[in-house]
Formats: sequence, structure tokens, C-alpha cells
Amino acid sequence: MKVYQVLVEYVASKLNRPFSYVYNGDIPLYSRVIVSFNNRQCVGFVIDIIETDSLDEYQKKTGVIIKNIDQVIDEEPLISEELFSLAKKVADYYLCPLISVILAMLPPSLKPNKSSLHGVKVAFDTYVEALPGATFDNLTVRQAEVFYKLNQGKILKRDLSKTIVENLLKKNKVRLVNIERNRLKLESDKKYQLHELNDEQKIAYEDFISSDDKVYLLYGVTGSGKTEIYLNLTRYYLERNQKVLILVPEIALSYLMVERFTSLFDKVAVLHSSLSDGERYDTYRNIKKGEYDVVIGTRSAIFAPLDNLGLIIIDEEHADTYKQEDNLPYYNALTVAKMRLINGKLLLGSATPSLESKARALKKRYHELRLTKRVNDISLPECEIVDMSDYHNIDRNSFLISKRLRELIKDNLEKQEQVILLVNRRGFAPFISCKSCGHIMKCPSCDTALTYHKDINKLVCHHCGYEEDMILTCPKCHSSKVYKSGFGTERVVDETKKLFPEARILRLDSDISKRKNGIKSVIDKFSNHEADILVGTQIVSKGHDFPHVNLIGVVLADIALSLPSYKANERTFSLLTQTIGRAGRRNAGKAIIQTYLPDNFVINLAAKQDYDTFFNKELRYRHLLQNPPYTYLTMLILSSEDEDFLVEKMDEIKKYLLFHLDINQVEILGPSTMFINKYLNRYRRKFILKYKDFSLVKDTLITLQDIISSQSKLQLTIDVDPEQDY
DNA sequence: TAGACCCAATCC
DNA sequence: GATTGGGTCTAC
Repeated sequence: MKVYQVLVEYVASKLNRPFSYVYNGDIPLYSRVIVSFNNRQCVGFVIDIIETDSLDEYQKKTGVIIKNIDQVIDEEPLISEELFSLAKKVADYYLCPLISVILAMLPPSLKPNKSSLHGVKVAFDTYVEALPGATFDNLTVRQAEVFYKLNQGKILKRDLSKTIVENLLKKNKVRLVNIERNRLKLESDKKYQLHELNDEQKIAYEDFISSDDKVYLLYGVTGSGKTEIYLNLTRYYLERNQKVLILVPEIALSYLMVERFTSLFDKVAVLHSSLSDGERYDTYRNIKKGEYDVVIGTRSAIFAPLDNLGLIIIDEEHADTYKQEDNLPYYNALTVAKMRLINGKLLLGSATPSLESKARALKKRYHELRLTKRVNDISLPECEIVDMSDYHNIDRNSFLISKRLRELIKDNLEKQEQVILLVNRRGFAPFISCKSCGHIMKCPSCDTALTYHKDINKLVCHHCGYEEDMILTCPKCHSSKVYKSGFGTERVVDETKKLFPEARILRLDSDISKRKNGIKSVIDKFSNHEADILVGTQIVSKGHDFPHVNLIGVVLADIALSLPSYKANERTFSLLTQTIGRAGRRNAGKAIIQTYLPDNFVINLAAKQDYDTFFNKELRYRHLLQNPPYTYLTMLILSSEDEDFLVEKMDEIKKYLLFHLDINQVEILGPSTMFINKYLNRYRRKFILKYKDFSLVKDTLITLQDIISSQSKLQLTIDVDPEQDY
């Protein structure tokens, strides 16, 4: 007698354990089933099958009455043994429900939940095919014409006249065939050739393939040709019949890389979240069938169902997009990549490696490969820092764009060169306030100010997405003195238009990327020189070469420095360095950094593109404050609808932690407020735990999670290795 | 005293 | 995560 161990579809730590069911028939492991669960039906996922001699005995032993599985959804396992054991490792490391990891592995239409049951299925196209041996006898002229064409090969039914097809069918000349349609189209007409590697690249490449180490850090300055190494290594692995997985921070910014891979290799799949459900499903299915050798994708592609994985490449390994922090599971694709390595190797590439990765390379835990020269030997741009607190640098024409920056923009426009302006904030104005009563427009469900977006004339919460119409008068005192303070990309576009009315200006930020192909169309326009100035958020710093850009302006470098993270310096440094690196791809360009902190070391070292000094200095700060890479962190976020109750509970939990953790080895910070203290109508507070070994906190956290999951008013979220809000 | 509302327990 | 059932509050 088989007892099936089933995880139910709901992501909740209370339900993070299997429930037993029986079934009259065989069900494969790792497949979906429909079960009755607490007076309703839901989708479950079979994670284990236990043999028992008698059901009665089993029920007696466990003390539960076992129900029947109502229906089996999959005839085959949805995921492989390898992926299932990866899911267990991830759930164990991040202390998150196993089902949440399984959900992350599957395309939306296969996720074990109710809504997926009516989702997309395989798409078919109907073709008309000539029956072998059928002759031209007994056909009209038009029928014969079509039949002749069909003898050359099958044709889509919808491309042919309906009546002719019907008649041909009646006369037994043709038949209909259904063929699975792949909803993906990857055109690769541009044939890209593998370049001969230069000496430095060759050394790195040889070093990689001849070494036995597992994890490699490819530290190569901007423009040093990291992609070329990725391509050569991919070829190497494919020749040995192993598969390759490549992660990029954002697919739309990597389409040049995608293009190179698709034009060099035949079986390349692209996986990312802006595919439609149908496209995702098809790609997923085909990867699983083994039809692709190479998969390129964003964060969640780390779970792609590739067998025989020889190489994982993570490009721009320092990028913050590899950590998921908005939805369970809170995982970092780099960490998961290391868990996934069984026989293969991992290559991390960056021009500004994360401090953790670089520190590990120093300690020889990662094998470091270096590229120090830009491929075309062009020197890095010359960078000036403009002090915005010095009134000599601005005038009443603009408080946003300094006189020096204006001068250089003008110069560039006259020379027909392009300009990029970096503004690390989207929208028009981040605060809307009333001048008479001081009221600030806030999100009704979060404790954050609403940002004014001029192009849709709405106030938007950048955290939860809430929108409302822009106000004309203050909702509190009805004064009309509504003031828009601060600036974002939209306002900089406006201001630049005012200063340079003749210039063609484009904007690139995540509002643009919400439209399908939004990013690509802006990038294409700008690369084709159909615009002179590109104003954008950090998106402009990520990848993509614009050969005609000779000036980079950072409108205000300080914004990134004030981000709520121990990584703020590191993020600012890599943002500035990578952005400045966009200039002068053909000849030496210029860069301007505007700031109120002209003496700040991060800004100064970024201006000099001096990674090594920055690294050493920041590493000392990390050591001083005992932050990663010297320690590990876990953030405990507690939330409740009742703020007083929450504050009370925080003290209790603090006592609990103090009692159960070894305070000589684990530092407990908090309770403290969060960057966003109220989110989606729930108040939030946090603890940060600092330790050198996860085993010092793991058991305590699991017990705490159990205790809190039984309290309905309180919610605990555990974020292992957090990157935000500390 | 019905119905609204809240909360904790439970799910195989 | 969703349902249930019991307890308490509330308005007529």
C-alpha cells in the first residue's frame, strides 16, 4: 500500500510539511494532484511515497485519518530528482517553505495552484500534408495548384483556402496534421563571429579550462571583452556535450549578448519574466526535453531544468537583481548556483565585483581571472566632480544641471555626439506637499510619500504600486499651494528640454520597461542616433554599448549613497563606475558627477575608476562594523496590523533571542524600525542577527518560526543574507 | 437574540 | 492559505 506525501499549494510556514493521502493507482513522484484539504479542494505536490503493509496500522501510528487523492494531474514527474534536491537545499538554507521553492522552479502555468489549472497548454498548429502516393487525378485547376505546392512540403491550414482544403480532403489527397507550436521566435540573422582572443583573454580562458577549481571570478574592466570569454567557454562545454546556463541581471539590457549566443549556437533558449505564460511554458518544456544546449535568463533561470549542466555563468555578478527580496523564496541566484554545482563550474563576471566575491577571491576560495585592458585600448573617460552646494556652479536657469555640465552638453550636441544623464530616481517629483499646512501626500497602505508621475498625471507609491490622480488642491486644507519637490527622471527630461530645446531626448527607466519592448525600442533608437540625450535610471549603467556617447552626467550621485543598506557604498561605487564606463567607447569621453558631497571617498574613487582602492577601503569599513564578508546576516522582519501589539511582541522576541542565542557569538541588533515602516497596511519592525556560522542561529530561528506561525496576528519573515534595509 | 466580527485551531 | 466554530460585541 502506497501512502503519498503531499505538499499543499499554499505558501505558509504552518503548512511547510507533507500531508498523507492514498490513491487507488500509481502516481509518479514530483507530480501534481488534487486533494481535499480542510473541507476544500486544492492542488498538491507529491514529494514522497511511503510503502506500508496496512493502512489501518499507518493511521493508528500517525493518528490521522487519511483521505484519498481526488485526481492526478501529471502523468510524469514535473521536476527532476536533481531539481527536487536543489529545492530542499534552498528551502533549508533560506528557511522558507519547500513549496515556495518548487513554485519558483516552475513556469506560471505549471505551478501547483488552482489558478494554473485553467492555464495555457501546448499550442498546436494544423498543417495540411499531401498523402503519399496520391495522384493529380480528378482535381480542378485550383485544387491541383494547391496540391502541387503541398507536394513540396506541408502548409499551415490557415494559409490555404478553406474550400480547396475541404475538397482535397474529400478526394483523399491530403490529410491534416497537428504540430506543436513553439510560441518562441528567436531571430538571429546577424551572424556574429567568434573573435580571436587577445593574450589576456587567452590566459584567462586557458586558466579556466585547465583548473580544477569550482568557482571563478572574472574581474575585467568595462570593455575588456568578458562576453568573448563566455562565448568561447560555452563552445568548449558544448563540444564536450555539456550544457551551459547564463544569468544576466535584466534580459532587455542583454539582448546584444543574447544575439551573440543565438548567432553562434543553435540551441539557445531565453527565459525571463516578461515572456507570456505560453512562451514560458513552451521554453520550459523544451528545455526539459533536452532541446536546448544553452539557456540565458534572469534570476529565476537558475532553476532551469537543464540536465548535464557543465557551466554556469553569472554576468555582472555584483548586480542586486540576483537577490529576490519581494516574494518567497528570498534567494540569491549566486548562492543557489553554488548549491547546483555538482560536476560543473561557476563563472562570476564583473567589472566591479561585489566585496564578498572579491574577498573570497583574495582568500583563494574563488579562482580569480583578470582582464585589465580594454579591448580597443581606449582610455577610460576623464571625470570631473561638480560641487552642487557651491552656488557658483549653478544659476537660476537650472538648479539641477550645473553650468559646467550644461557647457559640456552644449559642446557635445554641437559635435553631434550623444549624452547620457543618470538620474537614480524615476517619476517627476518624489514629494508632493502643501505649502500652507505642510501636508505630505502619502500612500494609504504604506508609510511612504507618493511620487508624482507627470506623463500619467498620477501619484504613485513606488513600493506597493498604489496610484491615485494628481491633486490640484491640498486634501487637508484645500489650499491650492501644492508643491512638487525633489526630482526624478521625468523632471530632468523637462529641464533638459528647456535648456536644450533643439535636442532630441529619450527617457529610460522602469516605467518605460513596463511597456513590452519598451527598453529595447529606446535603446535601439538611441544606438541608431535617433536621439541626442538619454535620461535614465541605473538601467543606463547596465550593459549596452553606445558608440557615440561621449559625455556622461550623473545628476546627483548622493541618492544612491543614502540607500538603506550596508551595501550603499558598494552599490554607489559600481553604479558610478559602470555608468562612467559607458562613455568613450570609441574615443576618450568625459564624465561629470554632480554631488553635495564632493569629498566623499566613494564618489572620488568612482570618478577615478579605482576599484582596488575602493575595495580595500570599504573592506576595512566592513571589518570595523563587522559586516559581510566578515560576518553573515539574517534579517527577521515582523509585521502586524496592530502597531502597539507589534512593539510589545518585539520585546518578547528580543528576550527569546537573548535567551536562546549565544550572545558571545551572535550579535542581535534591534528591535528597530525599517526603511518602510508600514507596507500594505501592516506595520513592520526588524531584528538583524550577525554571526560567523549559520548553525549558531538556525535551530533557534526554526523554533521561533514555529512559535510565531501559530500566532495569527503576527507574521515573521526571515531573510537570510539580506541586501536591503540594513 | 440574530448577525457581525474576531480569533485560534485545524487541515492528512 | 482558507475554513470552521466558538466566543463576544452590538443594535433593535
